[in-house]
Amino acid sequence: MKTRPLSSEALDLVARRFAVLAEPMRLRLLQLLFDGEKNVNALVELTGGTQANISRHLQTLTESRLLRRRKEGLQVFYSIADPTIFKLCELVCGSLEKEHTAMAGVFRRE
Amino acid sequence: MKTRPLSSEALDLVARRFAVLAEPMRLRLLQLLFDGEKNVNALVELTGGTQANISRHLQTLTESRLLRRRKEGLQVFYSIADPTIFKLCELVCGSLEKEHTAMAGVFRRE
DNA sequence: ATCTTATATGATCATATACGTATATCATTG
DNA sequence: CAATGATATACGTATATGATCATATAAGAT
Repeated sequence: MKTRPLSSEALDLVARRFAVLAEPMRLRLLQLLFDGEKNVNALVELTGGTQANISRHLQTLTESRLLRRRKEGLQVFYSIADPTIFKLCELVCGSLEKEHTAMAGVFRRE
Repeated sequence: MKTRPLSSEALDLVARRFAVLAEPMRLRLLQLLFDGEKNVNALVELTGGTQANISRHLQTLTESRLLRRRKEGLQVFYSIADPTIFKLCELVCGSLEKEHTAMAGVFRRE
């Protein structure tokens, strides 16, 4: 895998994408949307967050094109727009899990 | 892919991992280490950053177990410890690239 | 037009963190 | 035991961003 170095602008974009994913509440929202679209109110209730806060996070996720927005009457429905987040989260979770078991083994005596 | 919801603590860990990756300079360092281990001074020169700043970023990356630290005399060599970053960066870059070309196409007339 | 409901936004405050300067630690050499 | 060289850390400052409260917008109902 011989990749030429990314430009400074490209690195900024990649960093920005990671930053969007670096909030537990946003990860929670993404996870809740894994099994299909939901409206804001549903997400507010499922997360227990305030309406204002959830709305802002949804905005952040939509601006970065991870979510899609669909307006229907009074309600707004959000859904996953970028399927790579599935793999992304899977990768990170797998890596962390591995680390965790490895850490646990450090002090184990046999 | 039926995944049960992650616990709040797990979400914090995942968010933390993403946060570590959310800095352009750290991404730059990771990228420079893609083709093998380097010592701090080399990384300082290659990035043009200050020694203090690079050292701190390397610490952050090592604490999160993305890098491995090897001390040899006066020098300290860092190298990639978690191979999932390759795929992680690949995924994000691919997704962003796709978006970019899609965005470019929005205003294209044929 | 007024009222209600669902969602978005402005203002503010608190917290986190990146950066630079200066200094400390640690290993090597004389 | 200095003195030197490579790396790490303490501290201050500037900036970014998350949470909350209050309010605004927008769409539908009366």
